[in-house]
Amino acid sequence: MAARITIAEIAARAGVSAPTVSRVLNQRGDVAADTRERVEHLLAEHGYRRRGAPAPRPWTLIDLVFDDIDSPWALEVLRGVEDEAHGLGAGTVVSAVHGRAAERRRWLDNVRGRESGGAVLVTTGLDAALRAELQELRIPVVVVDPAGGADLGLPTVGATDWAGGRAATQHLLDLGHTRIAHVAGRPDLWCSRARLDGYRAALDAAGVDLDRDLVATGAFDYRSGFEVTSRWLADGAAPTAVFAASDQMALGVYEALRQTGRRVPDDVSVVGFDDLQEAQWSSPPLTTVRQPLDQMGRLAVRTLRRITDGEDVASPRVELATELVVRASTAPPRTA
Amino acid sequence: MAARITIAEIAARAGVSAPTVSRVLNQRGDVAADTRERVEHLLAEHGYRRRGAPAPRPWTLIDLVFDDIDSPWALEVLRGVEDEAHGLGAGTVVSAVHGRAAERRRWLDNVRGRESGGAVLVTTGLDAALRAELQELRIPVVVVDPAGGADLGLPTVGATDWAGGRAATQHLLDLGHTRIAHVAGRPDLWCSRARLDGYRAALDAAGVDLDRDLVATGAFDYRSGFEVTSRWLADGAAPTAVFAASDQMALGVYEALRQTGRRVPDDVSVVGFDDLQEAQWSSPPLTTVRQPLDQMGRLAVRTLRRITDGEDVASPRVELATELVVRASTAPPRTA
DNA sequence: CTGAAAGCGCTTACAG
DNA sequence: CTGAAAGCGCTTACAG
Repeated sequence: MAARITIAEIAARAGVSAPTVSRVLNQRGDVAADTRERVEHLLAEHGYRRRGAPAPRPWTLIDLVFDDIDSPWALEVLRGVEDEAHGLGAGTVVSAVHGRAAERRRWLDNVRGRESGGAVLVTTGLDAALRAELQELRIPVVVVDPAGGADLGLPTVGATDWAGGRAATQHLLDLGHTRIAHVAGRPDLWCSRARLDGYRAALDAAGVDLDRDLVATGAFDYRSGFEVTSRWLADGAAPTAVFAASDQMALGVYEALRQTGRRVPDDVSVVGFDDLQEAQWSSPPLTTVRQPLDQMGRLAVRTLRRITDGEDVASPRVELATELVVRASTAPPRTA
Repeated sequence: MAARITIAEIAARAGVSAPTVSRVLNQRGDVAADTRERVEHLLAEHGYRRRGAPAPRPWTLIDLVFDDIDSPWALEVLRGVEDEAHGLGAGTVVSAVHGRAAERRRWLDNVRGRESGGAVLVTTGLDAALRAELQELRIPVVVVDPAGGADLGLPTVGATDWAGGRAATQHLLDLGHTRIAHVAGRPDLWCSRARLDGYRAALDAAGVDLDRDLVATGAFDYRSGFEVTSRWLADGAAPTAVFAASDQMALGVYEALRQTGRRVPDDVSVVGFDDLQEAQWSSPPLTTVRQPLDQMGRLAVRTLRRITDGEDVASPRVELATELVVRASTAPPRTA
């Protein structure tokens, strides 16, 4: 291995004495700003490390960052990330930044105080500022199912949302439904748009006209699924099937139907999206589009590892396949 | 602060020269076994640190260890732990050891390669061997809702399981039920026994005879709730209410009732235990006994912190209060 | 704000 | 397997 660079060598390059470099290293105040900057730059450039300090063991830890840990969604990603990292001998540091700048800063401060082999971001609040700060920390970053929008040039892992939306809708069409409602997800996320477009594409291909009254926007959560469906029922929109863009919204749909005395799937069929564990545990078990969240987490970790190893990460965005999982919440419409 | 102990001082105490101590420190082979042992002991005793190495920042990280991350249960604990630790400036390293010795060893190896401010264990596989290894690492340990059994002398955080079991049963009695079944939890965990005893105590106090056919043992998971209930219904046991020792089992109860055409709560009332988020999202929303899992996680972190700060941890076991949360899955029995 | 000199802590190369 | 001596890397105390 290359001999470690010493303070004396840095001093020579910077045209100062060794004590001056030492002062910069030890954060003493009595150094001219421009001298300090020059020295710090050289220190960073040559990867200076104090003599006693052992070279930091790489990949002792990786970071997994969520906006919030309150969704079962997060659990599935965590399980994949933890297991893959564990297999590589790394621990997984989990953080929730709640989309707040102060929390984000606190996380960054924490990372600075230790080593991190890389960060898997599962956050919709990814902007250029955060990107710059991460770059400064020099740790690899991979994004799981991001808001998209601005292409930040980071490797991302997603799922085939459009194909999933199409498959869910096609399943309902195949059962004989034509009045198929859609509860879309948060409009600021690309994945919502892709699922909606898949829904439309399936209807188009089947020659079924889109009824705009049967498309409403939710926020991916239980409450919005409940509210949107309650409104439809109150307005007499009467869909025979509902495709919700998340399992949690689908469970809200269930409850709205139950409260009005309707049965799933006898009166209305319901399809979700995600295949959280909740989908198996609902009554009836939910037909849904499986998004391999754990696999997405695993792939994100492997990608971090490949970046660390200096391999080329071929594609900036990888989409893992979604898959329709048919359970007991879908059936032919009553009138068929 | 006390001046750092030097190699020279250790050497003097050990009756050897400084170079010998240096050799021990750098893992060189050419040191007599007894000399090495004597020196290593002194090194550890005086907390020797190399000159360059900055004193490790305490509380940069804490550890949270599960058997498995697959339960929503884990998510609630994680949320509390992460938030409390984050507030104290610490990151949370999450590990799943799957009850396997090899995974446990891997985790311990990982901890050895970094600093840890302490470990919160949410594991049923806590034995004397693990206890000894943790002691060697010299990090504080707190256990959340442990299997109990052997008292390992570690601070633990639990919930008032007995009171919770009693409250759930009393609620059903108050509604007029007398044929109240109980799906108990894993018999190897004390919390299961406590909930069962609470159930019995409530029946006793109300003068209702316990029907042994209406008590069955589950494994806390969805499947066992489903199976136990299906068996009851097939056997004609016909309870008018079921108290399940976990929310996940309660959801299994729901499904068994649905598959036999019974409605909750019209035909059978159901009460769970935990108050996972799933309890709010089920149809109908589940009446359950809230166990403040997030608060238990928070308290565990604060306890670690107090141990670190040298404060006395007064009680070896703290139980946080459970609370009955009445939703829509309970109603008076039909015949009442 | 900076450097020459002294000195501390640790390691290395050599000798036995 | 161990130590006396030399020397390296870094910091400290002083001077300007």
